[in-house]
Amino acid sequence: MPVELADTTVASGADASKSRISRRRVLDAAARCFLNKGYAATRLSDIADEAGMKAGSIYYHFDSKEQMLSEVFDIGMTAVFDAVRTGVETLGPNASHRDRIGAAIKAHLQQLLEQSDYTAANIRIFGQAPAEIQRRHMPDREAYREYWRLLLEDARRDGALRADADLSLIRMLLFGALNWTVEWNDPEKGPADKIADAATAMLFDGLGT
Amino acid sequence: MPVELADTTVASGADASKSRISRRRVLDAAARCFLNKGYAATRLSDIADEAGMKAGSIYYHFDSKEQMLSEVFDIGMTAVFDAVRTGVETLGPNASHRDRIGAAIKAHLQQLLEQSDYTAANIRIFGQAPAEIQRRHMPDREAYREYWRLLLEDARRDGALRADADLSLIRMLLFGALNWTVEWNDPEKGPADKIADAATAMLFDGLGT
DNA sequence: AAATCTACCTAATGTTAGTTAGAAAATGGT
DNA sequence: ACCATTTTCTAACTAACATTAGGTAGATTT
Repeated sequence: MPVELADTTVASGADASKSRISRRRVLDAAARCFLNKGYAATRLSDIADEAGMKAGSIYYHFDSKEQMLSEVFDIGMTAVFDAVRTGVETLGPNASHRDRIGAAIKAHLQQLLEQSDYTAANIRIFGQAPAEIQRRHMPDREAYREYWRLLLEDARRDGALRADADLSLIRMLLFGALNWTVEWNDPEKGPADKIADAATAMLFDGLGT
Repeated sequence: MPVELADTTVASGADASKSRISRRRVLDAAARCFLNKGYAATRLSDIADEAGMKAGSIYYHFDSKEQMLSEVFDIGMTAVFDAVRTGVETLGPNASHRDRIGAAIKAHLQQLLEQSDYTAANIRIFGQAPAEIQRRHMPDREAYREYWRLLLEDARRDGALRADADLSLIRMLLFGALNWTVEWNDPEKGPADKIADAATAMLFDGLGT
């Protein structure tokens, strides 16, 4: 029996590492497939092909297609959230609000475009996932939004953002600008950092003359 | 036999208008379903239910599910493009660049959020549509992007936008901010105009102090 | 080296959903 | 009212696909 949750094996030398590795390989393949074709359009055989395995064998590692989706969402959200928190905290407590928000934007985009198919899949296909899975992951997403809400609100409180701005509206527009990159960005072409700088500049300075 | 392309019936008094109406009703239902559940996850019986019809009957009006998707995309793109062009041209030739771009943003958002499930479906699920359908609609989308490119480039040429801005990058960020609204906007809550104004202000002025 | 376990495979099974064929309504002109 | 045509329904048919059952080769344990 494979482990259900990560790192709960009790200890036994070299471990059940073969299983662990295969399981991850399948999940990696699932994230890529979900990201590129959507959930419903992804066949278990697609995932199996990309993982170098037969479709039936996936059930040795997972109970269902839905479970895989759920885990992909979890990992993806954890990955961005951690990356963004780390990116901001690395600046230290004296950084300007602009730098803090800029770092958050950069970390979010890097995760989305360069680091994690899990994050990209989460963002791209969440809206078309089965209703029950969406519901189950609402709290995660809410927590992430809340982190950004504080980031922006702190900035406004300290006068780094206009007092009259509708922050929840602005936040959603910003998320849109960032998240939509997954629809058009060619990972080979431009680095995420360049997009991040443009987004930060647009958010703070605008483009008017 | 129902018409294949719109308005190609040769003439016969009151016309095959019953068929025309039903066909449109089915297509409306399809656009709503595609928008809300995605293409692959939408069953013909879902569309039929919402159109007050049985699944098999759809084939009197359409050859396949793919054909319906293709028509939804077509109508949706035509709708936004027309709305945006009209919105801009209505301003007359002496309007400021900021007003022209603002009008384009407003028209795009109104279409997306209030007017057309076809446009919303186009934007939301295009990325997960079968590859061949995507390819078939690339020219349409390219033409629309080109319109916006000129809109922004003209503004920059006349000094209404910063000379150093990477316009194609900015355009994609702006599209993202606008298109992502379809993922979170509650049509009941706020009017599209309010979002449009916020987006225009962000684009030109930014939020920094 | 016998017994057991791990990680996968092959081959059903059962259901779902797109599509089709032919029968019934509905419609509209005469 | 009758007939031709249009429109919709019913009932299969089919293919695809998630899931399950049972088998197997190789590793691990006893």
